[in-house]
Amino acid sequence: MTSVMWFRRDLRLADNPALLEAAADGDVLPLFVQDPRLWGAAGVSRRAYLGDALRSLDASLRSRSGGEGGLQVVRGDPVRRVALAAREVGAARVHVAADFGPYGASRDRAVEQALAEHGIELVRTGSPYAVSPGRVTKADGSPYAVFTPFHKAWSDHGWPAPVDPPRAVTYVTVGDTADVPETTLPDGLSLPTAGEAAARRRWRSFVDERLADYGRDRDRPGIPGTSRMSVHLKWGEIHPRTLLADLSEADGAGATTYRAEIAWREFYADVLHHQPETARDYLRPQFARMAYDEPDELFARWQNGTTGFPIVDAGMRELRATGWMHNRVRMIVASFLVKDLHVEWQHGARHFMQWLVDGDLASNQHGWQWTAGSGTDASPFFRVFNPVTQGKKFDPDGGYVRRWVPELADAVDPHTPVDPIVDHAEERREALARWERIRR
DNA sequence: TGAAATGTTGGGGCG
DNA sequence: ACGCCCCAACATTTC
Repeated sequence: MTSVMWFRRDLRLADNPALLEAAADGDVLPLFVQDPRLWGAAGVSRRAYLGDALRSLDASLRSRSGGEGGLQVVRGDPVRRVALAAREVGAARVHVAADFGPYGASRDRAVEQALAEHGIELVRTGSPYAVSPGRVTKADGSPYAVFTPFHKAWSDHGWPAPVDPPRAVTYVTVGDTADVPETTLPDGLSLPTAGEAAARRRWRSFVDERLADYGRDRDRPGIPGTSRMSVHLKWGEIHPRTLLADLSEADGAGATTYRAEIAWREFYADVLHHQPETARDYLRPQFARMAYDEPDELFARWQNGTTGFPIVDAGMRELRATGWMHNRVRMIVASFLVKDLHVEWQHGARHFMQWLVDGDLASNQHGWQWTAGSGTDASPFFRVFNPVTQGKKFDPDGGYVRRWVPELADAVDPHTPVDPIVDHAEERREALARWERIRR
């Protein structure tokens, strides 16, 4: 019996329980549906990265099938396309890793229904998380709203060990397999290497070379102190379980800090699962009553990295050039948009999702809500980052700013603003005044 | 996973 | 020697 493995954001063969389930049924049709609803919202970087990741998966599958049986890529509404593919190979089961995002979850319910009309079952095995959203709850069954107790309960809950890739599977395709779409990158844009093997190599070198100092270096955008796993986690080229298994063999503060970062990712997925509307709406509704400014030319200056605040401009330019931005700098530019320009977080979140190759809805939206003060367990609104102080503190030699803002390459003090679009001290007072009006 | 304002302390200059 | 002031350094409070 042939079954379908429908890949979505789990583009790997190793440590993939859903794929093992599919392989247990017999031959496997590996399927990817290019969904216009998701594809259309993605910026050029995300589309290009996803294309690379799919080609890499296709190559892995082919190398295990003597050059045949690569990834079957189809375009269109998954509700129609998945059922069509399953019927073509006479599958009784379609295997997936569960999707807990607002769109993905409802899409899967619709696909499940469409499949059921043909007597085909949608089988969900595993998820992109060590502990699936909804599984960690307080004693009374309600979800956690504060990170620290969630973190503890999540650790206590535990997770299974990684599983091996399936052996001796025959991968099949049917009909015409569309090519994975090629996306031409504009000049000056360079993306990380995609694929399962690249993800594992990168992780290995992080553990060997950087993990011990992670606690110290993770906040320094000028040095390669972070793991850069976000994009691989986003597309499932590596599973957090794999990372956690390696971390449990490492000790020291670096491993503990890194594990907590994985827990933040799972916490935000849990929060979004329980409150899907928070992908758009303020989690604390009183923040919707605060006075904001409409995005205008200052917003455009933020987007293209010409605010005159060096660390802000460096971050925004890094984002456009690489599809990624250092986490410390994400917080700084987010604080600047919300508290210096008084623009609602949703505008910033949308810009991030368009450009980030690692753009994950739960982490992105709730990271923004954290900065905006409106999220669960969020930063208090009165914590206003001073972009100059932050720059000096976390990029003390100016290396990061010099790299991404070349006109400052030879500046004596590269963190001194040049033609700043706002007066930070003034806008800080303004932000606090607006917040004062919605308090309590 | 802040920053600025305000408060406190203690060393040292100086009459 | 003493009191006074200044102010850096640190601590606490406030937003």
